[in-house]
Amino acid sequence: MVLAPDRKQNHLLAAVPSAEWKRLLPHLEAVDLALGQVLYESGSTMTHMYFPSTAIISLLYVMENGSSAEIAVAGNEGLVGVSLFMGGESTPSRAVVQSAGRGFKIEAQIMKNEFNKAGPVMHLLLRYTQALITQMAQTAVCNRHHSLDQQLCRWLLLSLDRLQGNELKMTQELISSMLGVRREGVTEAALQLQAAGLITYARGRITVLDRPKLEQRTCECYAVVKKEYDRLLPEKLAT
Amino acid sequence: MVLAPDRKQNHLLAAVPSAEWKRLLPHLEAVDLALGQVLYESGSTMTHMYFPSTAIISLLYVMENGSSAEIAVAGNEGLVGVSLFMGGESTPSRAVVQSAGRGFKIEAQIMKNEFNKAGPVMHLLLRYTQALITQMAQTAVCNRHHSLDQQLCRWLLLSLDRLQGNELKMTQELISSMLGVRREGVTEAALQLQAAGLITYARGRITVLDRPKLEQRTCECYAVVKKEYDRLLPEKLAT
DNA sequence: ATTGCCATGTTCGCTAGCGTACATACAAGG
DNA sequence: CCTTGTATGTACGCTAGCGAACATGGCAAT
Repeated sequence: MVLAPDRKQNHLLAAVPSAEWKRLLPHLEAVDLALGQVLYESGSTMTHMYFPSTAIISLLYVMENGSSAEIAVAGNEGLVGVSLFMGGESTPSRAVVQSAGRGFKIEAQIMKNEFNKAGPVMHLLLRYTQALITQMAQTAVCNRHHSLDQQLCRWLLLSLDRLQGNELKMTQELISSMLGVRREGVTEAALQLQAAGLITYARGRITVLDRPKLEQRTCECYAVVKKEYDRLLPEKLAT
Repeated sequence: MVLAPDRKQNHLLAAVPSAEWKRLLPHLEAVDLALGQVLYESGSTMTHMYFPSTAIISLLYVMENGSSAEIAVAGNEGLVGVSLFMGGESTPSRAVVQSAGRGFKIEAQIMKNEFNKAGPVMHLLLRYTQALITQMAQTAVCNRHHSLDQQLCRWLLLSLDRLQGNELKMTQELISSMLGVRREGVTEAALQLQAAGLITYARGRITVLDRPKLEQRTCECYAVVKKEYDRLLPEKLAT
């Protein structure tokens, strides 16, 4: 039923002032994003930028030997394709749909033109990029110092923040490839969380029962990143 | 003897076109950067940007419990203070001088003004920022998957790339806090490298004897980042 | 109802790196 | 020359997470 994209579904689009919005609107296209769909392959030239609404996109680095690690995540608070306006056109990482849903897509050149006007859209995108940088930096720290258990909590929270409701469709196998750990490790950690009553799950359907305890159990990394997103992209932008 | 800063010492400054350079030059100040000096504290507002020439700066995240991890490194190929023009003014990480030397400093507002002209300087800085993003992303991957041994090689190479000569002044203690590992772990790894004839060292003075073998021994992360820096900031910029 | 697949659970031996404690040894200054 | 601090080496038990192999059990298609 939504013919014109409802930009309220993506915080960045929602924050674009109306003059700029008028320019962009005709070029935005609502798209379905299927689980596992690859938006960009490592090193390939990007033709579009994506603004997820209900979908979640994972930025992954896939190693030569096939194992992988998640670098960062983008959902309705952000976008995929930062390197377009940063000037590189590509990155060594891959963008994969981690949670199916919808989003908006726009041609690269259109956004680049808008960006190069050096107006509010540029500043908005740059602030988002800084938030993304913080997320990546904290991922590095977390990978270095924190336990699988804590990282799983963090990961669940990151996903939860980008979804409506408290349920995620996500197999442990998938989670393990995002975290860059063994599937068995995720099983063990998930069992503990379930035993502690924080989550319950079955066959690719995880329900979070006690979010506060999840936040308590994760490492500081989650809060650091959250705080930085809130600071750089305050809600009032969305008014 | 250098009264006017010799900008050739920093690749980014060297790549600034002459019109813009004329505007910046009067505001650049050559400074000594002492080992351990903190250029920014986590969360503090940045008043200056730094362009290292012979110094190397480490971007560190220090955790609540005091342990730390290096997020990225900047030397004569880059700058410190990206968040200034990204719009955030601060970051949750700390910038510390990892290798003493010299560099240039400039007032934040001057660079912001230049950046906001949306000319060549802006594009240059953004391309550098993308390279930095790649470095951070790869640090996350490396922390996840690679051995201390490989990471030490990578770290040595990163430092070597930013120095003249093949000697680094750097204690194992310091390296361990950068890598976010135990000092003893670094000792063990360094012993192996020495036994293999790749390096030799004594009391804070490490000499690299066989760089090619170091590159061979490290993980793919080093090459990925190097390639991306070369792609985004080609030498011809410096002409 | 049967079959087969796929998500999850379980086990076992193994290794890297940790935390702790202590030993050596070089270098600079009295 | 001797002391003291700092850099490096060594040792030991411990734990998290790995790799591999296999067990269980629900769901779906026929």
